[in-house]
Amino acid sequence: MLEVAHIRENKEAFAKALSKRNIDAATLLDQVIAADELRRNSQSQLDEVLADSNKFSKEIGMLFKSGEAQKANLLKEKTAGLKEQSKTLQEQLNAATEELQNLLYQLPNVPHDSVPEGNSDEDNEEIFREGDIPELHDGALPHWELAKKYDIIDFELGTKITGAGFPVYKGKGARLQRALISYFLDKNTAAGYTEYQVPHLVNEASGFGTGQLPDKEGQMYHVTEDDLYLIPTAEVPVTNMFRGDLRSHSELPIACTGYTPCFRREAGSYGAHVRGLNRLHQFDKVEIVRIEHPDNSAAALDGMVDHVKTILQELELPYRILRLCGGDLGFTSHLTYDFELFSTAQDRWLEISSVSNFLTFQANRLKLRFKDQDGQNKLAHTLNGSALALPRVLAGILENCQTPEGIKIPKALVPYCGFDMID
RNA sequence: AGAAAGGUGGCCGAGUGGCUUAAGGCGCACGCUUGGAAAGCGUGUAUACGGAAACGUAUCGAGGGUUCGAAUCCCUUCCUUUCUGCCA
Repeated sequence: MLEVAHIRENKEAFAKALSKRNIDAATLLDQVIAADELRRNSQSQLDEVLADSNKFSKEIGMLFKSGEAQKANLLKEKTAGLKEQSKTLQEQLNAATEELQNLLYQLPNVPHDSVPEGNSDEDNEEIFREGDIPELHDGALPHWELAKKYDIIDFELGTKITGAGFPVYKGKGARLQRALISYFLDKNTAAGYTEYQVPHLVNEASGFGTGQLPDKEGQMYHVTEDDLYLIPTAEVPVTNMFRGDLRSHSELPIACTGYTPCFRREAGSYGAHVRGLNRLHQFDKVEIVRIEHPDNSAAALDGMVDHVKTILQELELPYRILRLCGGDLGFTSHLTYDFELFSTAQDRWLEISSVSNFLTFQANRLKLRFKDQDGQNKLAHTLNGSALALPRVLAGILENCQTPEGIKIPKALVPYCGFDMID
C-alpha cells in the first residue's frame, strides 16, 4: 500500500511512475487525495466536539466532588446534543477512512527508475547470463519422460490421489528433492539467514499484510470451514511474523529463510507449457526474506541477487537474470529480478527465482516499523526472493545433466543425496 | 468440543466509575561517576491521526451499549492459557 502522505505531496511523480505499468492512475490518485481530505476534515470536526465534551465532563466531575450537585446537573444539560453530533461525525470519519483504504488497495507499487517499459514478459530486460548450455546426446528427453524412465516422479499417481498438478516423488526423486531443500537451507543460513519453520496455513490478516488479498483471492486455496488460506509462498507466513512490529534500528536487517510447500490454484493455466514440473498446484520452495532499513534496501536487493547467483554457479546450471518490465512487475513490487534456468530438452527458460524489493509497500499494510537513530518511527523495507523454487531446478538438473548412462548429480549435491547418478 | 481464567505501552506487570496525565519493573537514550567498562545514581522515554505550531483527539484484543464521564460496569465477538474430552 502506498503512503498517502507521499501521494499528497507528489501526485504527478506517482502518476508518471505508475504509467510504466500501463495504467492511468491519475483518476485514482485524485480520488485518494479527495478521500484523504474528507477524512482529515471529518477528524478535525470530530476532535472539536469531543474536546468540548471532555471539558464538560471534567467540570462536572469537579463539581460533584466539591458537593455542588446543582451546578453539575445544570452543566449536564449542556452536553445533551454533543453525543449525537460526535456520533454523526464519527460515522462520517469511518466512511471516509474506509473509502480511502479501498482506493489505496487498488494502487500498485511504484516501479523503480531502472524498470524498463513494456507490456509482457517479452519486454523483460536480460541483464546477466552464465553457465554453459550442455550439448545433449541423441535421444535426450524432457524431464517428464526422464521421470518416467527412471521411475522417480509419478504424475498419474498424484492425479489419482489428488488431481493434476500434485506429483508424487519416489525413490531417488524424493531423495533429490529433500537434498535440494537441505542444500538451499544450508546455503542460506551460511549467508546469514535464520532458518524458520512456519505454518502452511495463514489467516486473512496475513493474506492482506503481504498483498495476496484482496487482489489475488482466486490464486489461493481457501479453507472456508476455518477461514484459513493455504500459503502460495513462504513469503506470507515469514513476512507476517513481523506484522505490527515496532523494532529498533539496531535489530535491522532481519534475514529469514524457510522451506515450505506452496499451494497455487493456477486458475486458467493450461497447455503444453504446463507439462511435467513446469507448473504445479503444490510445489516446494525455499524462500529468503529480509526486513531492511530504507537506506540499505537497494544494496540488500543486489546482495540477494548475488547470493542466488552463487547457488546456481555451484550447481553448474545455465541461467540468466531478467529485470522485469513495468507490465510484468508484480502488484506489490518496486523492482524485481527473475532468475531463469535453461531447460535444454525443452529449449526454453524456466523461472526458478524471483527476487524483489517492496520498499514500504508491504510494510505499510503490515504496519511494520522501526525506530530510527533520530527517534522517528518509520516503515521498514521488505524484500524477498526464492532460493530456490524446487520443481524447475529439479527439471533443469534432470534435463541438463542427462547422459546416456543416466542423470549425473551436480557435485555440490552429492553429499546431500548420497548418490551421484540416477540410473 | 465442554469448563474456567485471562488479553493493559518496545517487553513484563499493577490497576473495580472522575488528579490514571496508566503505578512499578525491564529495556532503550542522555548525563553523573570511572583510567576504561560494569554496577550504582539522576533525567528522559507509548502509538496513531489532525494541526504550520501551540495543542487537540483516539487507543488498555475488536465491535456495540450504559453514563456528564469507562482500562474499570453490561452485551456481542475474536484470540490466548489451563483443565477435561478427542488425537499425532
